[in-house]
Amino acid sequence: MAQRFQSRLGKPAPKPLAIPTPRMGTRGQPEESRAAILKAAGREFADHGIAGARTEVIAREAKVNKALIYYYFQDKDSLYGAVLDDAFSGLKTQVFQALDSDLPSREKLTAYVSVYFDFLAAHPLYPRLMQREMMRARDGQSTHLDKITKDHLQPIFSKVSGVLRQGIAEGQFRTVDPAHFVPSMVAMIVFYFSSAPVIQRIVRFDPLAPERIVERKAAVLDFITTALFQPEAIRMQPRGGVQGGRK
Amino acid sequence: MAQRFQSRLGKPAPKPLAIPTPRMGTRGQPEESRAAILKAAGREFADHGIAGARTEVIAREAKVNKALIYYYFQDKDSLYGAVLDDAFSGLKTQVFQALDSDLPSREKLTAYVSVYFDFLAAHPLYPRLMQREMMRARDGQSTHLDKITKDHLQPIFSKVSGVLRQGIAEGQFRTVDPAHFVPSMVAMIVFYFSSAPVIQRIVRFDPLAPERIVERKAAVLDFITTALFQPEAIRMQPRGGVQGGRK
DNA sequence: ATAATTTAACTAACCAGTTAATTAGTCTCT
DNA sequence: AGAGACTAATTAACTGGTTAGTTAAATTAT
Repeated sequence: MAQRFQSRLGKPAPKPLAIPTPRMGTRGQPEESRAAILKAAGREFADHGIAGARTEVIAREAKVNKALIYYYFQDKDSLYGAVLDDAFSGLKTQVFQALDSDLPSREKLTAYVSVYFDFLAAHPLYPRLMQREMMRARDGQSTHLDKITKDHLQPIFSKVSGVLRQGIAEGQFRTVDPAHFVPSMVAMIVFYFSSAPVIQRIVRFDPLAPERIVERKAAVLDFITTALFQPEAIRMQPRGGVQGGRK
Repeated sequence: MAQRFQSRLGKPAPKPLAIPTPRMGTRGQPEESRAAILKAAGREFADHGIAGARTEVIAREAKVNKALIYYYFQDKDSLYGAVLDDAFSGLKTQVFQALDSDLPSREKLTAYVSVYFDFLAAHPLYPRLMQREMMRARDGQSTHLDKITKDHLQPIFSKVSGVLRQGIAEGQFRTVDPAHFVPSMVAMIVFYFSSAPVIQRIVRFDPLAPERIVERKAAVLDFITTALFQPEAIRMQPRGGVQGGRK
């Protein structure tokens, strides 16, 4: 029963770093197989969600035997976890580069949006994957969501909030509540990609065509900066103004 | 095999209109049972998606025998279709009231956003349901998505686009591309609700608490109007300007 | 009696996960 | 340099639990 146990659990996330020694006592390409599984799984999970995904389809797509999935990953759920971690940690890395730069508030904010956008544009699977996971809930389930939030989303949110608060303090930004403004920005960035299927049916073009993506990015940046940046004229009003919106 | 066929297919969406005659030759509450199933199904599908939903759970939740689901609906998939149609047609009805009013451009636009927002706030299940369905794709699958788009989303989009174009022509709105601006508005409205699970973990409060929802609505309206409405000063520039966004 | 509504119990398919065997590299030892 | 020993990588075939969907009988208002 627990015969292969060590060989399965004994795989502490093989480093994708350069491997000079072609590995001892082995056939084929272990790293390649693992990567192929992860990639195919990403596609399948993005398309059908965790419950709808079929391990057999993943295996077929990865050109690998189904059992190999269980050789590299405990089970379907932890494979899903691995895919998610891949996606979100990539996002965090990218976005942090923008947020840790020493640009002034306005530029840092647009850099954040730009990098976030480009990351999703470069990884067409991720938006749907992310949106799927963001909806998971009912009470306090989903270990994955807990982990992702703690490891990636919470840190990103903190930094972006910081940028917003600073920009507001400097009089560069209008007075907005980060708890609402950050989700709004993310919404515009993510929604277009995750909802591409509907958008495609409504407008006549392919929303993911390169030229449309360029358009979209410009539209998002325009939207956000127009809504956030303080018009030059009014700059430097004493803080304390309440956020707009008719009651 | 196709024995119950007529009784199942012979249910052409029983009108929820007043039924004076308590129906002949029957026990219990047919309409109530059907409604209970639909409601429970909505919850289950919103939580777990079509593949993750369990018919047995739906039956239990609706306090009904599982077979009754198949008495009222062909199968799981068409039950899902019924739930979706319910949700989207409700949205369309509400939103059309705003869009068909004879308010001026600015007020019509804010009325649209307001009604859309209120509808989602009043039906906590729908945002996740909608978002789920909007992501469904891979090629041209999903009969549901085709139907929903054609019956509900496309018409809504056309009207909102019209309002935008009119407002732009009048010099009331900045020059924006409806194909991007409409999705952006929808994004901000829907995303907050559909992503409530994550938001809850990131900020400390419950994003669906009534006072937060009021806040959110104000923030969304502020965001959109600030980004869209032409500042009073500049009004009435000859059309032809290209949409903003630094290249 | 008749027909609409409801149910307990069943079935057939599907699918995540397992098993035991197989293949092919590398590492001695001679 | 070649015969085995050893081990990592891979697979075909199976298993058992789950679950969508069925059936035939029961219930009850008219």
